[in-house]
Amino acid sequence: MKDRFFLTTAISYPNGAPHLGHAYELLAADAIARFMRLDGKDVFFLTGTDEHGLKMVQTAEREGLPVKDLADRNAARFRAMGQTLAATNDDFIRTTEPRHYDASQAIWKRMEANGDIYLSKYSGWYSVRDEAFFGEDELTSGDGGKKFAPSGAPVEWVEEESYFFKLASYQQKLLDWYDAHPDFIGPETRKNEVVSFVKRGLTDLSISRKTFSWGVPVPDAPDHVMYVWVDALTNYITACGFPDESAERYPYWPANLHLIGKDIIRFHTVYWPAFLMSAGLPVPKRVFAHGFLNNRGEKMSKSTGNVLEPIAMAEHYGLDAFRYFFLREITFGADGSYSHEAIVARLNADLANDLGNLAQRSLSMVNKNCEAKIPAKGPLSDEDKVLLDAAYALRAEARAAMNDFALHSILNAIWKVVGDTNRYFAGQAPWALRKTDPARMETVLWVTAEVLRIIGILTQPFIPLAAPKLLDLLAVPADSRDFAHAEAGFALTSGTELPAPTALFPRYVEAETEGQTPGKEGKGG
RNA sequence: GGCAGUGUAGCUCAGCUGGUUAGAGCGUGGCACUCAUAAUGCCAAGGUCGGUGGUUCGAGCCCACUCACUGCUACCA
Repeated sequence: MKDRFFLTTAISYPNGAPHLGHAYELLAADAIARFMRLDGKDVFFLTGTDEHGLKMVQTAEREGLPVKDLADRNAARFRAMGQTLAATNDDFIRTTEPRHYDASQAIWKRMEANGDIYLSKYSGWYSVRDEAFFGEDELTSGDGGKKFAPSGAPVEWVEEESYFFKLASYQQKLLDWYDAHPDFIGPETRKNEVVSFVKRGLTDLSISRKTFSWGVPVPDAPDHVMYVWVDALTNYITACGFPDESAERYPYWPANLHLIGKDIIRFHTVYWPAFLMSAGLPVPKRVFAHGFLNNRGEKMSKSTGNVLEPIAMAEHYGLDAFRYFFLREITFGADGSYSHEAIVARLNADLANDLGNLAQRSLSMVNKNCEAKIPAKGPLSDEDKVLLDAAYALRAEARAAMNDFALHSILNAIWKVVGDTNRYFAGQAPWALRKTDPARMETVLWVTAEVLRIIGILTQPFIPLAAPKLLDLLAVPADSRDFAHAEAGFALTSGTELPAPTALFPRYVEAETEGQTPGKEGKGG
């Protein structure tokens, strides 16, 4: 029986088109999902869209279409982005689906049955024009003590009937949970923030609204809709079939990983576990928050025009390069910055020059000098053994790094070996051995090819187009590409016929025309 | 203001419980090679490890103070 591994992205809010931040989270999750599958896990990878709430209603009005039509249109865009990025999610959930209404109402009833939901009044400064509440610090004061929203609209103090969740009573339970599960929140810096936040004390949470109706109705109180987070967070168990405990995917819960942006850490590490505890459901194993991306050190925003269209970028640089860059260049969990120059540098240096050219230079020698077959493996020298050992050690290094979701460290370690292999190849100089010691040449080429096999296997989660292509060039059978095969026992067999080598990654050559590259000119989103 | 974190070569970052001349990649300069995608290899230049003062036989790594930047500081996702 395989170990199960259930991971999720946050569900995206589709009141606009997907942007690079959405893409980044999805492809990081995808790399983890692929990694786990290759490492023998039974993976369930979930993503989707969070379609309720006031902002969807407002955007729909602005665009003059029914809100469900807006949701349908934009959810389709998010789905399409996933396909362009080669995301291997097993399900795509939308919070407007009937199954999700069932699950949301079921968890609500359980929290209510547990005595954690009560009716009271939510009060605050409300702007009729904006249809939204504002905090005291967001307001500006005008003549005669009148207060105004950031939009300039006047606000009034209103009290609204609302259901509340007894979050305050979960303070100690949450602190105990964090204490007993030190890996629950990552990275470490986020954990510190959450713990200190909870320690300061929690107050009960308003979890329903009557001011709009675009949401999941509260059971037995249809004039209330669930406020966005109760509904949104529940998507993770909806996808497991909740409340049907006999559902096929029910055993995947609790999730092994919620991958989210750092901005929504509180909802996932405070509210969500409290809801689940209240409903008598298991709490997820880990929540990991990634950082934000900056374009040349500037925050991405529509107003500065540097919001990039991820599909256009993937098509421009190539999917593998796009994925590789963001997973390799940015310390996973921290904020990162990117630029056209940085992407091109990575693409050319790491992919085309280091790995692509290594495959090309070695396999073309095999093709010309070894009858296009895996060369004969002779006695191994110390240099051969050192290099092979470094390659075989990568699997364990990758697993260790994955334990902290240090995707960048995995790629760093793999490319260290790519560099070692180029140095080995230059040092052994098989083109010289061809004349002086052909048998030794074959051994050098065999060692190089075997290292490439390991690299091909381990890079599959990150560069899902080129890695299989590399394994094809080495004639590695489709059923021999799991991490289980990344060891000496499955080494290349001399004499196996190989196809003619072809390039893995094209070099990026700067276009003649200026301003046509997505990293240089922002395409407003 | 309070709490937390960061500050190491032009750029992005590693630096184990403090221990001999502080490392890598990219970029730059030179050389070599020719199997290869004008790719690769070798060598070199370049850092008062934010600052000041301590502890220690010895500190990038510990302590105090200080400067700069970042995050969090509840119902906004």
